[in-house]
Amino acid sequence: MVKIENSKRTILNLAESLLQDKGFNGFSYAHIANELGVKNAAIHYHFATKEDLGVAVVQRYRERFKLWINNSRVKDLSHEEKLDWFLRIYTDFRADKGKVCLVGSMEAEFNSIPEGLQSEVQLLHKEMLDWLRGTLTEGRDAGVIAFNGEPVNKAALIMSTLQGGLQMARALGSKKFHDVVTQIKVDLLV
Amino acid sequence: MVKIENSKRTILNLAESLLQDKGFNGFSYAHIANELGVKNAAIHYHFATKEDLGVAVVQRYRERFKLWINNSRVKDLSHEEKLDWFLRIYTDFRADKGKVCLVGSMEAEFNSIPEGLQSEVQLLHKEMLDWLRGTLTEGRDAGVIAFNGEPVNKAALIMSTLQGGLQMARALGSKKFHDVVTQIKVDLLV
DNA sequence: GTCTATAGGGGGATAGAC
DNA sequence: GTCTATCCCCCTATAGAC
Repeated sequence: MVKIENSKRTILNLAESLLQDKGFNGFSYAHIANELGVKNAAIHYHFATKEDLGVAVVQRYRERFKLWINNSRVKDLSHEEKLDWFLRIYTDFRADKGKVCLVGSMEAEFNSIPEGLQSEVQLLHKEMLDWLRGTLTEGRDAGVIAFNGEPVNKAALIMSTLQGGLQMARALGSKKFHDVVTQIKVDLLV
Repeated sequence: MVKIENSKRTILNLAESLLQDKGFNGFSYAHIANELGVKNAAIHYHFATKEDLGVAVVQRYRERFKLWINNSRVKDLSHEEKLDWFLRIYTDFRADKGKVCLVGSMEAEFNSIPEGLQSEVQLLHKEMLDWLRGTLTEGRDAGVIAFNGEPVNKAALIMSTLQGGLQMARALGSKKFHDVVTQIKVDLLV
C-alpha cells in the first residue's frame, strides 16, 4: 500500500521489525505480504529465499551501525555520551513494542537458522563489541569512567547484559530492564 | 529405544534439550519421535499439544530449581559458593553442546510462543531472580561479596549477563562466555 | 502405549500471465 | 513488479486398530 520504488526497503524494515519481535522462525513471508498489502510471491521477487532476506536485514544493520559510529554526531561525543548513546539504542528497542536486539534474537535460535545468517550475526556482534571495547578503553584512559578488569571482558559483559535484559523485560516488564541499565551505570562509576 | 515406564520423562528430557538447542519454534514432535525411535502420535499420547509439552518442561525445571535451592547441598554452602554454584549452572549449559538458558531461549521468541508457556517462563524467571537477589543480599551483609547499588538490580544484571553471554558464545565462541563470567566476578569483588 | 493413516493448515518456493 | 495458481514439504493434531 505504499511507494513502489522503496518496496525493497519497506520489506527490509518489516522483516527487521519481525525478527526483533517474533524471531527468524516466528515470522513468514505471509506476515510481510499482508502488512504490505501484496502477495507472497511479490516478496520472493525481491528476496528469493528467507535466508537472503535475513542476511540482507543484518547486512543493512551492519552498514547502519558503521555509519553511525563514524558519523560526527557520535564520533564527537564525550566518552560518557558515547556510552549513553549505546545504551539508548537498547532503551529505544524496549520502548518500541518490546523489541529485543537483533543479535540476541538470532543467537537464541542460532542452531535453527541458515548458515549464511549465522555468519552475518557473528560479524555484527563482533563489530558492535569492538566499538564498545574501544570506547570503554578510551573512557577509562581519559579517567571519566571506571571499572576493573579488561575492557574486552567488560564490553562483552555490558552487551550481554543489555541483550539479556531486553529479553527479561518481555517476561518481567520494562522496569526490570531499566533496573539493569541502572546497575550497568553503577558498575561503571564505582 | 528405551524404558517404557520412563518414556514421559525421556520425552521431557529431549524436549528440554531441544528447547535449549533450537528454541520452541525450532523443534518438532518429529525430532523427539525420531530420537526416541517411536512415531509422532506416541508423543501426542503423553502431551496432547506442543504447548502442554513446553509447559511441562518449564514446570519440571521450576520444581527442580526449588528442590536444589532448598537442598542442604546448596543451602549449606557459603555465600561465595552459592554464587559459584549458580554460575556453574550456566557454565555447564555452555559445555553441554552450547545450550542456552531455558528462560532466555523462550524470552527471545516470547511473542511467538503460546500464552501458557509465557506464564511459566515468567514464573521461573522470577523464582531464579528472587533466589539470586537473596543470596547477593546475604553475601553483602556478611561482608564476603561487594557491589554498589540495590541487590535487586545487581541480581537482574547478573542473570541477564549470563543469559546473553550464553547466546553470545554461540556466535563468538566459549572463550567469550568465560570472559563474561570472569568480569561478573571482578565486578563482585572490587 | 504405540501403531497406521490421515486430516488440515501453513510455510517456502516456483512458473507463467499480466 | 505484482498477480494467480500451484507444488511440495513439514507440522500439529486426531481417529481408530492393535
